[in-house]
Amino acid sequence: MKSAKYEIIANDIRNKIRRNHFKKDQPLPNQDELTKKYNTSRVTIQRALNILKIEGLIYTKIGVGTFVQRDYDPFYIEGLKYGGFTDNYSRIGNVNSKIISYDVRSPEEAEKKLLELKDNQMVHDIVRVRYLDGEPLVLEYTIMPVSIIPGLNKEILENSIYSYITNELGLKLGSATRNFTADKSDAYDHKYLECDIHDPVLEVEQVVFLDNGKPFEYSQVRYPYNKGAVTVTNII
Amino acid sequence: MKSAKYEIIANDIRNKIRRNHFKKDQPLPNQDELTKKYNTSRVTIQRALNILKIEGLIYTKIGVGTFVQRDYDPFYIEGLKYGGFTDNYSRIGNVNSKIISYDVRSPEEAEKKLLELKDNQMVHDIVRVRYLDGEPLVLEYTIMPVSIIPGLNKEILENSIYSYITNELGLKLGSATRNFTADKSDAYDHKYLECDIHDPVLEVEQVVFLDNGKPFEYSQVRYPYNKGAVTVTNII
DNA sequence: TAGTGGTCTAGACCACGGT
DNA sequence: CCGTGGTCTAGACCACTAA
Repeated sequence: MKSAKYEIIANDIRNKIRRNHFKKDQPLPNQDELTKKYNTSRVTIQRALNILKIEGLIYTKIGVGTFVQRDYDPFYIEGLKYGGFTDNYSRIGNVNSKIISYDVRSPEEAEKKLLELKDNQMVHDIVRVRYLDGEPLVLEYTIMPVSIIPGLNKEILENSIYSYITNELGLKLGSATRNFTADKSDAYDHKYLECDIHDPVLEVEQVVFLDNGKPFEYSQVRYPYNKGAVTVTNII
Repeated sequence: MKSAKYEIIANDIRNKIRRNHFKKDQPLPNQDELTKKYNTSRVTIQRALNILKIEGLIYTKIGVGTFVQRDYDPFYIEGLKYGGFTDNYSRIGNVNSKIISYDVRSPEEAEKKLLELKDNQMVHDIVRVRYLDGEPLVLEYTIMPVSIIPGLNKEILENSIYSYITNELGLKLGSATRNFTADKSDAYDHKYLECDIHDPVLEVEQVVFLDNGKPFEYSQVRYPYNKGAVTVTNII
């Protein structure tokens, strides 16, 4: 899998920031130096820097230079990335999952609309608890069209559906729309997230798209209020 | 205030999608046609389209074309934008604010760190309820350094601090880091958000930066669970 | 005035999808 | 094969900051 030059450069600089080769509020080499160093053109350097800017890792000042916005923090999820639970949390601790239920069924009307399904199209219905270092962190209700994601099995569900999708099926992820709300906890939350009766939960309801614009996941992800939190970076 | 050509083009196409000139899953004109239409170069067109892609408004397929991802929805907040409460909600309904308290004080240690303040620097301490069509929608606790945002007054607080910052002070917004959690409601929530005793609230804790990398706002924004929701689009 | 990042261009070549 | 979007280049000019 060959990456674009601007991606390689962005990854390289991001890693240097992570390893503190470049530190907070210190300047990066200027664009001309980077152009020479990476043996490329200035536009390509700017494209790489723009990714890091969107991720909230650097900022630029016209007439002055390019600076590191924040030191590395493993809990900080850069900018626009969303790679699923495993990808997000595996750098923080040990990640594993328990399947509460798994089924293939017909979608409800609302689900048909959200996932843009035609009649006769079935969906996977997956309920999982996901653990970080042995502690329950999220309860996930996931719906995926069988036509887009075939061949799911127990092993995949206990690990990462996302790595199956990208590595085995060769699909590419696109955008994700995520809606955040607070909710009262229900019986499943009490049981699987081990939370108390009046504890609230954070619910993230999301529709995730492939890069061809097709929605392939509708899920509700519930975090207990005293543990879960989702951080997002926005840029104007 | 002269905008870049790629911004003008992105705005134009975004407005056309909003007005349904381009509809869901219909192709946009191809890049060569857009290049001619806007009398520009292909790279500039691609830059404009990339903005809309990040906003989750379009998707592209190599070898096929560029397509509209979703029809216009006033509740959908495009991609990376964060322009504060007024900007986000004024297109949905009537927006106004009530000041619960306003003070200038010394920052606490945690606040000094988050806002990168030196000794002797004071902060505005603002508590407001913000209404959408007369209904309380959010309770906001906001801290801003007096040195960066001077000259606040009652009228500004009752309207939009953000428009004061961008229009009057001439500052430019940069990235924002937002952390979402669920919380139990407290006495202020009960009083000002008119929520019940065991109702949860959605809390968004955020640090907002200027485009020069300086943080200028630390705020906690609380939404009642049955009304508030924040939608964000991520892209991989 | 010198040095920085921001924008823009014309043109080249590549990767992919459908015919 | 053709038409689509994706990447990349070299070079130009502009806008802004600091000395």
